[in-house]
Amino acid sequence: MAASVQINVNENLYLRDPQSTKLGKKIIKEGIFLINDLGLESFTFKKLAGRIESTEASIYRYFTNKHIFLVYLVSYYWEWVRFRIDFNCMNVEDPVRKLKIVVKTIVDTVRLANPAEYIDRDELHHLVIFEGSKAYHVKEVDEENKQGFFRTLKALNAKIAGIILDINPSFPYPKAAASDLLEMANNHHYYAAHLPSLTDIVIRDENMEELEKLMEYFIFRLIGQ
Amino acid sequence: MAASVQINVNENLYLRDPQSTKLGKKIIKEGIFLINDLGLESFTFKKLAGRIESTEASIYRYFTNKHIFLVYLVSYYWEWVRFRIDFNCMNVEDPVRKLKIVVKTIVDTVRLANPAEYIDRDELHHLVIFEGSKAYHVKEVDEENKQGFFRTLKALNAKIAGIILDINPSFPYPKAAASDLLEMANNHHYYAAHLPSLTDIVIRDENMEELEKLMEYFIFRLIGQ
DNA sequence: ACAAAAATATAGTAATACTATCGGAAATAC
DNA sequence: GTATTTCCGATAGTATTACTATATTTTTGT
Repeated sequence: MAASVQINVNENLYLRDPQSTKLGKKIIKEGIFLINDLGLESFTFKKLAGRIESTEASIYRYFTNKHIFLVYLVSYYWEWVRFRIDFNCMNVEDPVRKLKIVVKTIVDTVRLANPAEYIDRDELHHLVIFEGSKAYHVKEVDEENKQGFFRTLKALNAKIAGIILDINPSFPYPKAAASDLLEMANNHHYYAAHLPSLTDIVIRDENMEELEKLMEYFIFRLIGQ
Repeated sequence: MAASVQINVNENLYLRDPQSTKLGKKIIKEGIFLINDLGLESFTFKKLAGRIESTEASIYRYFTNKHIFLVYLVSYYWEWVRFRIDFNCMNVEDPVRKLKIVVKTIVDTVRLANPAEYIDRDELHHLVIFEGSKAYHVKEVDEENKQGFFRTLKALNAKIAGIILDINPSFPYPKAAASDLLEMANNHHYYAAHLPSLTDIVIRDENMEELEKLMEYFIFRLIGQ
C-alpha cells in the first residue's frame, strides 16, 4: 500500500545521503520528532544521538549542522507537496479545479501515504508549520540560495503561479499570490492553534475545512475567479 | 524636531526597564545593530557587551535572554507602528483612506522621526523583517502569549481588522486579512531582497512604491473596495 | 555628603557546537 | 570468500554559549 516515492533535495544539503542508509533514515525520522518535542532552539545533535542510541559524530557525518538539517527537512516537505499536487492534479485540465486541489493539498486535507515509511507525514507537517520559516530567515540566505538550498520551494511556487496565470492571464502578481497562499496555509494553521486573535478560523480534530475555505476565498477573490 | 514618544511594551519582557537608563538605551540601540550584523543565531550578549564596552552580567540585569530581548524589540516595533497609524490617521474619517494610510505606514513609506533618539528606525525595521517571525515561533509560545508578550501585535492586528470591517461590515475574515497584510509587508520586502522568485515586485533605493501598490491591490480586491 | 542603586570586574559551571582520531563491523566488490 | 572500502561507534578535546554568583566600584538622587 505505502507506495514510497523517491523525493530528492539539493545534494549540497547533506554530506552523506541520509536516505541511503539505515542510520540516515533514523536521523530523519527521530530528528523530526525531536525538533517538534523540544523546539528548534533546544534541539541538538547530541540529544538526537542519545535518542537514536548513536553518537554526535555519526550525525555530523550526514549533516553539517542543525540549520542545514532543518533546511533539508523543509526542502523535503516542499518537494513532497509538489509531488502530491502533481499526483492529485493528474488528468485535471481546468485550472480552477487545479487551484482548488492545490489548496486542499497544501492544507493537507487530501491524504496520501507517508512520503517514505520512515517519515511521519503529520510530524513533518507540524515541523514545517512551526519552524519552516526559520529555514530561510538567516544571515546566509543569499549564499544558500545561490547553492540552490531553496530550489524545491521556488519550484513549488512557480508551479502554483503558473496555475494562477492559467486562470487569469492578466493577473499582475502571480508569484506573490502563490507565496502568500503557501504562507497563509502555515500561518493560519499556527495562529488557530497559538494566536487565535490573528485569524478567524478554528481548527478542531485536525479538521481543515475552515482553513481550506478561508484560503479558497482569499485566492479566488484575489485573482478574480 | 525629533519628538520622542514614550512607547511601552509588556513589562514582563524586561527585568529592569531599559528605557530608564543610559546603559539600557545603549543595549537597545547597539543590540539592534548587532543582531542585524550577525543574525540572531550568532548574536550573543557577550558580543553585545564587548561592543558597548560593558559586561555580559550587566546586560543580563535587563533581559533574561536573547529570545526575550528579541520579543521586546519586536513588540516595541509593533507598538510604534500602531502609534504611527494613529498619528497618520488623525482627523481621517473615511475607512478606505485609513486603510491606505495603514498600508503606507507598515511598508514604511511614510516617514516620521525615530521612535526615540537612541533607536534607529530603519535598523529596527530591518530586524523585524529579518527576525520578527522568530519572536513567536517558539515552543513556549502559549505561555508567553498568556503573559501578554504579543499584546502589541494583537492590538495592531485588531485595529487593522476594525478598519477592514468599517469598509466592508460583512467581510467574513477581518482578522485573517489584517494579519496577512502585516505578514505580506515583511515577506515581500524580504523576498524582493533575497528570494525574488517568490514575489513580483522590485525594491530599489528604498523605494517602496511597488510594495505599496501590491499590498493595496491585494487588500482591496480581497475585501472588495 | 551620604545612601541607595547601578554598573563593573571577576570567576565559575554546564551545555553547545563542533573537530579529530582510532578501531571494529558491515556491506560490497571482485 | 577474502580483500577492501565504507560506515559507525567510542572517545577525547576545544572554543564558545548561556548563564549565575558575588564582591567592589561608580553613579545618582536628595
